[in-house]
Amino acid sequence: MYLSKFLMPTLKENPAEAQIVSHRYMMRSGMIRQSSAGIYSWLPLGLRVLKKIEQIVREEQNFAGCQELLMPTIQPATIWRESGRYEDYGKEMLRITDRHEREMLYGPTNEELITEIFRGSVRTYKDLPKLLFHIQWKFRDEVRPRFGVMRGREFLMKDTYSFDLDFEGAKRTYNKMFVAYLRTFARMGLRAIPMAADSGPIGGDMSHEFLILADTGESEVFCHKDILSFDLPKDNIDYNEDFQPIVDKWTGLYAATDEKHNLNQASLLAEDLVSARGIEVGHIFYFGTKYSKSMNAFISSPSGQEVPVEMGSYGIGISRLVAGIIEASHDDDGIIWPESVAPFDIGIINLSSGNESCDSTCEDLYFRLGNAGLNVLYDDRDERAGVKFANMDLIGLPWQIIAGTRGIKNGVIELKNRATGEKDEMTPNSVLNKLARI
RNA sequence: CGGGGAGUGGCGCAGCCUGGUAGCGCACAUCGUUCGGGACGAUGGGGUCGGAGGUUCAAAUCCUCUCUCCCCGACCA
Repeated sequence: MYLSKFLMPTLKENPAEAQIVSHRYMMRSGMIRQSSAGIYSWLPLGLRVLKKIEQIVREEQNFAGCQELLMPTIQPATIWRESGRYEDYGKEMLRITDRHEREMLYGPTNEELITEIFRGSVRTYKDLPKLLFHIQWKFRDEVRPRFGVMRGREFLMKDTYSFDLDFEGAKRTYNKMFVAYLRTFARMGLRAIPMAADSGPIGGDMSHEFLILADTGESEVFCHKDILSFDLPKDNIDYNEDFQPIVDKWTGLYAATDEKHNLNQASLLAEDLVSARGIEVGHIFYFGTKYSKSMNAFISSPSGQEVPVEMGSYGIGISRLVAGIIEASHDDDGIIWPESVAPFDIGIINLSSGNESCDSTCEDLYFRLGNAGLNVLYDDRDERAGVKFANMDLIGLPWQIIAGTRGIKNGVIELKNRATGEKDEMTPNSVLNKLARI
């Protein structure tokens, strides 16, 4: 992409309303534009990141054996009346009426809809377990939206729903998702820490929030310092394995958000206790037969009995992750994207647009890197060097190629690593070789 | 939902108290000089001051109503 043709309206000054660093940088780099309170448009640069994150989440869900489907944003009130949540949900739910005066709503979550789909299509335990997910926009009419897309009213979420015959099966599924989540966040360069969460009326320990640590996090968190250096389950995962040992390891040490924080338990950790702030990026939840009972989702068990199916739900806030990653990875000059989610892999800065040898060197690299399968943003604008450097640092692409007449006359260009700031002078060919390998 | 604040060119803001018909910086356009870390000069375009009503010879400025947005708190992927 030629930057001269790309819609990327960067701002030199901080918008007054942006209070936290991710919101400021997302506005300043032209990733998003606010439409109304808690509702945003995603401009080309922001959408690229959103799609990258979405794709990582999708791949990891598929890998874990989940099947993707797509449910609508607008749902009928009837199924919410069945579960009893139509009244319970309160003002957070955006309620609308269609032309026939039918009561509808913009979905804040999808337990009802997925249960309706399940009960109409699955009748026997032989079809279980089933893991179904979708990635869809949700709307929750938050009392006070804030912090940009971190707490928007409209947000993109991946939600998975599981169906099992019995508790043992549901627990296996829960563990599977637990591990899938660790892997998913790790792929984005994040260490998300599972913390015990409120499990509601069901009780037990089958609800965990996944939080990434960041100074600007909304909740206060406490955990054992060793959790911060646990190995992440990365390669060679076999989803047929029993993951109980991994789950036990991660849940064995103290980790809690302020709501679940237990002073007595925590004080036992003494100097091993880490107190920090965190951003919730995922939540997994076992809720048993809550919806299957109220909505009549029964299956035949091996004994021929009709039993309510055991369910769980598993969410990841995809749009929130965009902001979360920035909170976890930035410096005073701007964003530092992990390679896996960067909007482009490489930025080329042509310091002397209009200079023939500079232009041809950059053009040549642009096409050859593109042919090597890399996404390149080429700053071909007629701007001063300082503007180009500042913009490129702001948008945080992992690699910058800097080409100016000074180096070109000696046959070299610079390769800069955004994260470390390291710059190397190399020939265009060696830059190409190095980057083609990432 | 309780408490506070703000709406003035695309962005950031001043003007409002003490009414007299809108200004600054950035951005934008043209020209010139510059050109490896957000240049300089000149010229120029763009707003009727969130909306409605009122007071007045005259309202961005005073009064009333209303809409929107932001911040703190309680709630939440």
